[in-house]
Amino acid sequence: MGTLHILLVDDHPVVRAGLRAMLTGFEDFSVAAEAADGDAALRELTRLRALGERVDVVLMDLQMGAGMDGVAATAAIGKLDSAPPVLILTTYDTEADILAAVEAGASGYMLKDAPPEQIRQAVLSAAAGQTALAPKVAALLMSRISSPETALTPREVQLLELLATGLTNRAIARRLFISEATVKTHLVHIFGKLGVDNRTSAIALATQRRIIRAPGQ
Amino acid sequence: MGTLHILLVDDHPVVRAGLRAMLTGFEDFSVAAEAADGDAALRELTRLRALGERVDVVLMDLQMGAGMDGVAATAAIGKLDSAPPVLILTTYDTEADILAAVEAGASGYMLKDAPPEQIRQAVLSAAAGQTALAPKVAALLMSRISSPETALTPREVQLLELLATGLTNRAIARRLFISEATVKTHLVHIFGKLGVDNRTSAIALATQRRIIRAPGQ
DNA sequence: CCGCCGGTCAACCTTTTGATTGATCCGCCC
DNA sequence: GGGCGGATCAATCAAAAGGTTGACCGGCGG
Repeated sequence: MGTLHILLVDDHPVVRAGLRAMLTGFEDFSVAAEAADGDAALRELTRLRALGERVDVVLMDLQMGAGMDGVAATAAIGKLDSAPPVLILTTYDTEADILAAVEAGASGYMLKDAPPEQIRQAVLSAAAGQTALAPKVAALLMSRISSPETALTPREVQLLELLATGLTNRAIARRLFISEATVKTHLVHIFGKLGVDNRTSAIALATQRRIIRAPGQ
Repeated sequence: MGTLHILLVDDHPVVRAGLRAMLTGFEDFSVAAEAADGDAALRELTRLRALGERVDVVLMDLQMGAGMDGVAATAAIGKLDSAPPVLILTTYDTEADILAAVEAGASGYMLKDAPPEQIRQAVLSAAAGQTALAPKVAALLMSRISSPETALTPREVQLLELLATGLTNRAIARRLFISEATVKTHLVHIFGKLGVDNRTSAIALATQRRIIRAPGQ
């Protein structure tokens, strides 16, 4: 099927160089362009299209120091006509990260410590329109669907994330454009599912179970 | 002074590839070997020495998925006879990471998002026996020593640790055999020093600054 | 088409947390 | 030996968080 044209999006020059070296080492892989954040990624994508050049897969980091982050960029790319598949390649494997990426329309989720061959396979899968998940990620998703009664909804995970940053109920409400009453309702549900009865315990447990990242990480 | 021989230590193949590509792109830089964790780094170092090959600088990540971490490896390398300088190259710029690295004998601390030229200069400085700090890191250290009045007492740190496990004031009081009133007093002091006004923010900030371990870790 | 679930909101009440003030005790350093 | 800071405790008030009940809406699947 010819050469695969890849767009790299990562804020670390070192990581971009590494990915470029790794990918161009594979046959039929070619790095069409690179971007350091989500905004730049969109610009590159439209620029390449204007030139009539193909982009078969976008390889995207989630954490960006500045500018649009990976989730937002993934969602934005998905809105384009005949959008290329976006394969997430990141360091963290928490539920919150994974759920956000999947909701944004990512077609795969790989971890940076994966062996090169696994990454190569994931890129090929994504280009073929299939889903590619790191084994760890797949396991996590499986455990979620096998015990749905205790699984937190995406909204609840989102609440939990804001909770862990130290926001009050009122602040969370304002951030999400909902009422404080709704925040409390969500928290009661979260506490019930986690088996705790206050916010700090919820944060501790959620961090332990890798539902959310450690505060400030 | 001839070619600089560098030992790369990072658990991510992608990052190692990137660094190798970047470094070998510079004149007089050569990657002598690579290692995925601290144990492997020590093995590589002794192996190269047995072969009579030089290692002028060790480029070390702090976070390792498994095996000996960067701080331990740095300390271990420092114990060798005529040990090469260890330059830390990592993602995080938190107090505790930096202090731990410096205490372990690191001769520099750079961040992965630094431009290649800055990394090159840091490697050269380290090889010349000088200290190289990323601007961000230098700024953080300066701000810390200029404001010692915000330092937490050991007792306060202990409170903070229990706080992060999700205990209520009453539970903390029982755990420490003190009254709830005393717990409240401590918390007021902690909040004041950290510049926050509730326990979840205190946990988030303290975790961020690596004053305490992440909840449940 | 109806039921269920996720998300939203409100009222009400109890408990916990946070802020303030003021006090005692002890060890340490000048 | 007087001062200072850390740790301890108490009383009180205000604010935030937590628990309960009940309600409405929209989408999705049987």
